[in-house]
Amino acid sequence: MLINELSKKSGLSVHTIRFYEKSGLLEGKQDEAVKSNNYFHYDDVAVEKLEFISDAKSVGFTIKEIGQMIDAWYNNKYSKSQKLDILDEKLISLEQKMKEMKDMKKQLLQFKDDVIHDRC
Amino acid sequence: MLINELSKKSGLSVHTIRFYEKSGLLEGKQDEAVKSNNYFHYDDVAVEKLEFISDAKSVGFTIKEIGQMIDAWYNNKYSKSQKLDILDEKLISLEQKMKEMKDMKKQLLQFKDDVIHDRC
DNA sequence: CACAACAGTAGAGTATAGTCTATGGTTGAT
DNA sequence: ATCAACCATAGACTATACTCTACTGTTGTG
Repeated sequence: MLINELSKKSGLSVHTIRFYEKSGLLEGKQDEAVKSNNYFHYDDVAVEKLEFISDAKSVGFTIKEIGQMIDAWYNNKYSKSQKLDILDEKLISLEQKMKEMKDMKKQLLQFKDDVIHDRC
Repeated sequence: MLINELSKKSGLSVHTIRFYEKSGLLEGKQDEAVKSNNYFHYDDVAVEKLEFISDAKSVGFTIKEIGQMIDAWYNNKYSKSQKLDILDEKLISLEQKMKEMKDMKKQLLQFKDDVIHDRC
C-alpha cells in the first residue's frame, strides 16, 4: 500500500508517518521495477508498527526508546541477548512507572478525601 | 527560605523552580518589611508542591494538568465540586494510563517470548 | 569596604515531537 | 489533454518543558 492508505489504516497523518520514518521507526520500500516514480510501499507490518508506536507513546516512551524496542523485535540489528536486554530494560522502566502511578493514584485519592472533609 | 534553599530541599534547579513559578505552579512571598530587596520567600508547602510536581510529571501529567491539580488542592480558586471534578478527571486518566501500561507490559513480554523462541 | 555568593528579570537557546507550507513531479479518471 | 488527487523532499513553524546567558542589584563575611 502507499502512504495514504497506511495513514488511513493507522489513523496517523501522512506527515506523522513521514516523521516516524525519518526517525527510523519504519521503512517503506520502493518498487525497483517502476522507474517513473519514487513512491514508497508499505505492508501490514507497517500498520502493526504504527499501532505499537501509538501505544508505546501513550505510555510515555520516547521515539528513541520506541526505536530501540522496534529494533529489538522487528529488525536484526541486535543479537538475541542484546534484544532481551533492551526489552528487559523497558519492562523495568514500565514497572517503575506503574508503581509511580499507583502512588500518584493514592495521592489524588488523598487530595479528594481532603477536599471532601474540608482539610484544604 | 530563599530560592537557593528551596532548590536544595527539592532537588530541582533554581531555573526550573522559577520556570514552575512563572507557570503558576507555586508562589513565593515577598517580605513587606524589607524594602532593600525583592527576594521571594518560600515555606515547606513549596517543597511539598515541588515534590508533587516531580511525581506528577514522571507519570506523564503536563504542567497545565499539574497546575489544575494544585489549584484543586492547595488553592481556593475552585468550588468544592469543581475541585472534585478535576481530581476525578485526573484519576480517570491515570487509570486509563495504568490499563495501557498493563497492555504494553503484555506486549513486551510477548516480544521477549518471540525473541526467545526465534519467532522474529 | 571589597568581593564572592546570592537575588531578580528578561530573553535566547535546546530537545522532543510533531505539524504545516512550498514546490514540483506522477497517476488515473474523464 | 487536463485536472484533481496523489507522491516526494526540504525546510519553516508550533508547543511543551526546560536550561542557560546576560545583566544588574543585595547580602554577608574577612
